[in-house]
Amino acid sequence: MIRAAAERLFAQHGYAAVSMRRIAAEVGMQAGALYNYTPDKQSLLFGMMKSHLEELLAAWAATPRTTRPAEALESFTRFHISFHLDRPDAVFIAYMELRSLEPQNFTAIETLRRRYETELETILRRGKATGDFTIPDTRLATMAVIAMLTGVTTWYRDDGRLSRERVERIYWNMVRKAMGA
Amino acid sequence: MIRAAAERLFAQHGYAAVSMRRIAAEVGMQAGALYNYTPDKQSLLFGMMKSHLEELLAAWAATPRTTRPAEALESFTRFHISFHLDRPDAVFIAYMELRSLEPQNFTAIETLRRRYETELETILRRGKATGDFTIPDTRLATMAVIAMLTGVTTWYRDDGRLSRERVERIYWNMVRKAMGA
DNA sequence: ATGGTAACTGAACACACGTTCAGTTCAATG
DNA sequence: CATTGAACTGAACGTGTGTTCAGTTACCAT
Repeated sequence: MIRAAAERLFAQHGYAAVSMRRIAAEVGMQAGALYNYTPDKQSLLFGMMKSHLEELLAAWAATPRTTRPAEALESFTRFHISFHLDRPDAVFIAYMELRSLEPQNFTAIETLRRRYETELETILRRGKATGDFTIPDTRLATMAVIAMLTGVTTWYRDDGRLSRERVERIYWNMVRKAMGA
Repeated sequence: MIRAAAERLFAQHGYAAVSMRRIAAEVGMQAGALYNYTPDKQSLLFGMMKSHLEELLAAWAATPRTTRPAEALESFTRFHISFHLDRPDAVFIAYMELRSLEPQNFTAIETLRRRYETELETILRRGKATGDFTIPDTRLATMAVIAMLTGVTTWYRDDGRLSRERVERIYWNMVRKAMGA
């Protein structure tokens, strides 16, 4: 409840621009009452980012594995778009508020984010090894695909011109071609 | 001088998290003296974002036109990467601090940003018309390419593993393939 | 030397910040 | 009905915020 309200506000105005009083007002309390739920403001941010990334990793881990590289990449592409479109606020915060994290919290989040990137990187490396993908630099391809896919959250609207399925399909085609598969 | 300092600080900590006193300290003044150079904090942000986008549009306008769609796209790809890598702070701010802009300032910046996107969209539309590109949805392809290219700024380091030329070449190849050219 | 002016200081303004805490409320338990 | 305890209020804490402005400084043209 509180976390959900904070997430909405952080995504909209940014962590630094949202006061504890504003969050409290959003859930109909006084600011002091929030401290029954969180030790401080920073923990509120860290908690939501950590949960988001852990859910991301768990959801991907629960996605069926496939052997063929192209299938794995399609699976990842569709998973990434779908998961991120369901959580636009959390995604926004996870990518934008890294600099609002205190050093040790930042490190923890970076580790999780890196772990997720490695999932894609592994798929690409295998596909490169089997000759399914034509990519001169695996790490660079990883970053390119993630940036491209995450970008969907900046413009996609549920009531927009294109359905999710159509967006997923078109992006998968672009990713596939870009990786030379 | 002041704008440069503010740009650095905004990029690093975010607009809301940087105080006028902090900016003043960075340039060796008291906070009050800043108001000889800017009417207020918001103008400082708006000014740097506007300048950045105007320079972006001007620089692209000054780039030689080419007739063949694939050449135009290569030109845009390399231009975008090169221009953005030269101004990592300005890029970061232009993409991250949109929400810190007051409504009318936001509108002005969005207009400029949209104008730049249209440059790419035009290239893609022409290439699609001539059959040089195979893209089911032009607008979506535009967003995908911009997201992918801008993503470079999040990981590229001048002293890193890959030279700019190599990064540009690899990205151009991915973009080309993704557009079916 | 003198007057003018642009740059800057340092203090102040009203307000907002994150956080703490003594006290109040109120539903559940005995 | 009395007691407990969690949830919450409302005020306060020290500090920081953007912005203003009467003064001081330092330099430049006369």
